[in-house]
Amino acid sequence: MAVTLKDIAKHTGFSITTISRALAGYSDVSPATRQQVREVADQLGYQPNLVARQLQAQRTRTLGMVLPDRDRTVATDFFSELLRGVSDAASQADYDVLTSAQVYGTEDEMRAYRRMVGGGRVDGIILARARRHDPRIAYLKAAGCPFAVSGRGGEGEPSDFPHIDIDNQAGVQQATEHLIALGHQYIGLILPPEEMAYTADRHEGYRCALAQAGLPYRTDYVTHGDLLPGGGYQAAHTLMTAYPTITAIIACSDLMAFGAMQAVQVLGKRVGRDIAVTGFDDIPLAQYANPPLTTVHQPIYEIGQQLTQHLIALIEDETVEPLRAILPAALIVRESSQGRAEGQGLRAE
Amino acid sequence: MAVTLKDIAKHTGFSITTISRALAGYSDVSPATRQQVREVADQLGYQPNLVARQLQAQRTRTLGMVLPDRDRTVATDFFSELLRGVSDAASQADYDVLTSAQVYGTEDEMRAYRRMVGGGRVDGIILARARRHDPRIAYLKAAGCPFAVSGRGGEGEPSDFPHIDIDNQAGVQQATEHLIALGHQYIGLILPPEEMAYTADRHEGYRCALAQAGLPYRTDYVTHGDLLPGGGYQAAHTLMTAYPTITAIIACSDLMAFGAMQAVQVLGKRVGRDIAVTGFDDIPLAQYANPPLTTVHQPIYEIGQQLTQHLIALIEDETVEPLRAILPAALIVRESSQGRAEGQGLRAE
DNA sequence: TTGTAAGCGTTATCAG
DNA sequence: CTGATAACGCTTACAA
Repeated sequence: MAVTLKDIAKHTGFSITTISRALAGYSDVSPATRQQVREVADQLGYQPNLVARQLQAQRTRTLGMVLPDRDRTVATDFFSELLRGVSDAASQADYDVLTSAQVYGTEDEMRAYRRMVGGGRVDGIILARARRHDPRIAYLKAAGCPFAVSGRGGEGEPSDFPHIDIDNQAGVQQATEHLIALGHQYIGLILPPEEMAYTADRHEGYRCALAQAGLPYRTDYVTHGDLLPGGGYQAAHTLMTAYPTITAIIACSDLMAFGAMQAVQVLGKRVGRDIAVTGFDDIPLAQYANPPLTTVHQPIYEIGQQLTQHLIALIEDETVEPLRAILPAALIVRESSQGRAEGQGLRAE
Repeated sequence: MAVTLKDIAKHTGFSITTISRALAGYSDVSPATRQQVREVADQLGYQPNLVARQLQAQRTRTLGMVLPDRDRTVATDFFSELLRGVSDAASQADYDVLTSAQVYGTEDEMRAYRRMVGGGRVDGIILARARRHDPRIAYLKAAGCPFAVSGRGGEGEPSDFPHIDIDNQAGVQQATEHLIALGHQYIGLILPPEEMAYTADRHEGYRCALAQAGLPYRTDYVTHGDLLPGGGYQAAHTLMTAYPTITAIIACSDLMAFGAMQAVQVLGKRVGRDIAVTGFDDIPLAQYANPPLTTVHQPIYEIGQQLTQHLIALIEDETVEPLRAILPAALIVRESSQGRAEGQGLRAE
């Protein structure tokens, strides 16, 4: 069906070998031949068969990325931003990206990786959102497959692999300090699920800020959400009804913050004026929230790009210096945290 | 490096062929042999080389999907929902999904397709968001590559290819009728860019609803946006400052609706009470907007799934009945359109 | 029941 | 400068 080297060979009378070299621009083909071969190739609409090339080169020029699974859809928006970065950087280096859905459960998740890596379909993997004791990382190391991770290992684990993360602790700490500076003393915290690698760091940032301000740390004010709006809604609702003194809520993803803001409204309070809400990620929609969301910025697209560039360098040349980047966190202050409440939960100024 | 059939052959003493057949579960291998081969394969950690299989089978079990390009990031959220649907359905059928960034400009866009299809990397393509006179569709037809499209051809063009779309005209018509029923007479419309295939239909839905209600149609109230929040903001802002009589705005994507709502607020009005706003798509965040967004629902995830299932059927068996699905549109009424204004722009009731 | 041989489309090695 | 030949890892007639 498709035009192959053999077809061009037939049309020109040259051997397949010569065709291959002429097209590759090798110097040891006569200009006349090269010229002719190119013309015929164009005319026939020749397109090299990439699969055959992959087999022969034992390299695929393809990067793998496993999509987060359906139910636990981890921050869709975060993910698609990351994918954009990865995809753009990959295509600039002439690489393709193979995505694979991870179907429910850890067993299947690993199967997706085994298929990609063990099946020789990819030269490297971009791993989104490291978890604690991440089995995927263990596998990739054991398999000797190059990979790069957004996020680092959990507390106490060695992060001895290429990764980019932002300073999670500093991020939440800044958010907390910001709220404290505005006079808030009773601040709820909605953490990501336990198993995420960065959860402990964010928790710590919250604790530090409170301690430094001389405010008490209460476990009751801390809960977990599934990173999605629904989880944020529930967590915030629970928190606020159980502890009416709370005047501020820190949600550890923008999506949860959206849910939290809705909970605030449903409970008859106003975001910003009565209850301050902050998020994490700074997804594109954050600034279009109502009120616009105060949040910790993550350069997601750029992280995807850089991870990819590094990964490709790693694949093509073993000797690159290790990537261990912890980007500074930047709090973007918008209106969801502004406008002081005058309730009993606030400090006098 | 990786374990191949040859390795198992060496370890067991059988020929490569026998190994291959034993592993494939062919009936013409003795149970004992099969048993032994399987054991050794397991023990060695054999994983079939998928690339080699692809080459030999002349099939890749891979579907291609080109991501919308960077600047004109068409409704990120729509896209990632679709990708989820495609990806899940694909992996259930043991297919992979190859994504490719379309770098700037139409030339490069086509290059991405040529690479995937011509290079033999995929067996079929999922096309997101058909455009008018879509060059991609023309190419795929010419190349004889199976494909399935979300959205159909433009007005007057034949939609003689597998596609799923929703009833765009009915969708906007319902939204318009809803607003009219609430008493609105001066309704702004923010359309998608001209080149989108469905733009004309949505425009028509708006016109029909007005006509049926005996309301005048004014071109001035109609404008275009880039489908992103920023575009919605600008369009709404322009519309409202130029025509203060406007009391309702229909945005043709939820993302634009988010922007439009912000414009309303910036102009000192309240969404729902002063100015009604409706969107299109019903992305997951729509219900978490403030106020929750009235919008036309699209089952994006399911569309992705169905397109994929159909495409795979098409690839594996040429004889499937053509897919020409136009799903009914469903308006989801939430608060962004509720709460009647008492301004001069409204009908008495 | 098992093995030999050919082929998928490409590139690399090595003669001529 | 050009052309056989082999190889990448797998499947599948066809023989034995």
